[in-house]
Amino acid sequence: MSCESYFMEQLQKRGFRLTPQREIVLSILHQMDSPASVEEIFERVQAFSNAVDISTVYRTLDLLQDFNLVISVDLGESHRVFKLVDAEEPHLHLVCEHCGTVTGADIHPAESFAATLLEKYGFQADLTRLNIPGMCENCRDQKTHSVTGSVHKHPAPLD
Amino acid sequence: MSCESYFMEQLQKRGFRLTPQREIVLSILHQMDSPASVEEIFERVQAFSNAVDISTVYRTLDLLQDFNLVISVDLGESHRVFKLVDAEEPHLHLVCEHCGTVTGADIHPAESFAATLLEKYGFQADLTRLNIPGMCENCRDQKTHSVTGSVHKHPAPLD
DNA sequence: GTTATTGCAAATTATTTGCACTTGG
DNA sequence: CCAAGTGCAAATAATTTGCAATAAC
Repeated sequence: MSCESYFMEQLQKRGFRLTPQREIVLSILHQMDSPASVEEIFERVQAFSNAVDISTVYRTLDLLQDFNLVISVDLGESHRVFKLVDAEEPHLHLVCEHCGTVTGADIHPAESFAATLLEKYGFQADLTRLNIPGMCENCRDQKTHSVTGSVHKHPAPLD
Repeated sequence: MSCESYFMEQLQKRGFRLTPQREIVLSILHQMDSPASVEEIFERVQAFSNAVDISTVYRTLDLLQDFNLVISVDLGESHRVFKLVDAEEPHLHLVCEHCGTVTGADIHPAESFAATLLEKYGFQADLTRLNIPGMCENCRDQKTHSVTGSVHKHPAPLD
């Protein structure tokens, strides 16, 4: 993947520097097959060098986002994950609200839907940022029937 | 709307108490025509009584969510908004990434899309929680051509 | 009266920032 | 060499929690 070299090129072009920290973060992101939280990324970064600070990870992720090499996906509950942009094929994210898994999905079926939104509401949807909440196959299998709603921790039992 | 009475009923049924604070929060939510942040809700609550604490607002919103009277919508960037559930007609949220406006949209056009997801990935989408990022009509008019991407604050100019 | 609920203040969590020191170009 | 970048520690911001006082039922 030319992602690394593209990054270096962009860095130099804009007068940024190529530091080992930035290389580590980028290579970690390459290893990841699924989106990862800052926490997860930071852990793996530390396996390379425990001197790297988490603030540097944040800063590098910001930079990578500016370069459109990385996107962040907001899973709610202040759970943000990052992943390398799939330059060839952008896709949606199916976010399982039960197990937290994020699955990539073909963007095409959403396109006619997006067209409808544009037509009816003048709203230009950005499908590459679209996260679809719901329940994945595994979790559905496990709990074929169950309340989708909140599983909260309130004191009083119902009736 | 029977929402108030439903709430009271549910409270009593489960041994919760009907407090003025809870009534205020609920009535504020009724006044809101669009989803509101905790901050906004809190401000309006204080107009009624500045003795009400923000933690009580949080707690009440949690409770209302447990009762499925309120849903929270995550707009990313740790911007959460709350709104009363539209019992009759659930709808999607079109979230303008430019001005932050949230517009309700008909859920039907999304249904065939959801069916595809179920078929292809076994993923059961929860359309009532679906937020669609993009750009609303107004913002599109204003900046007919513009970079959708990040408008960041990095030092070095390109080239 | 008893127990849920509140206000308050302190704790938590995720992220950002100021700054002196370090280092890449 | 010298500005960009880093580590660190402190600052923010949003939300949660422990607890004694209060109020609903």
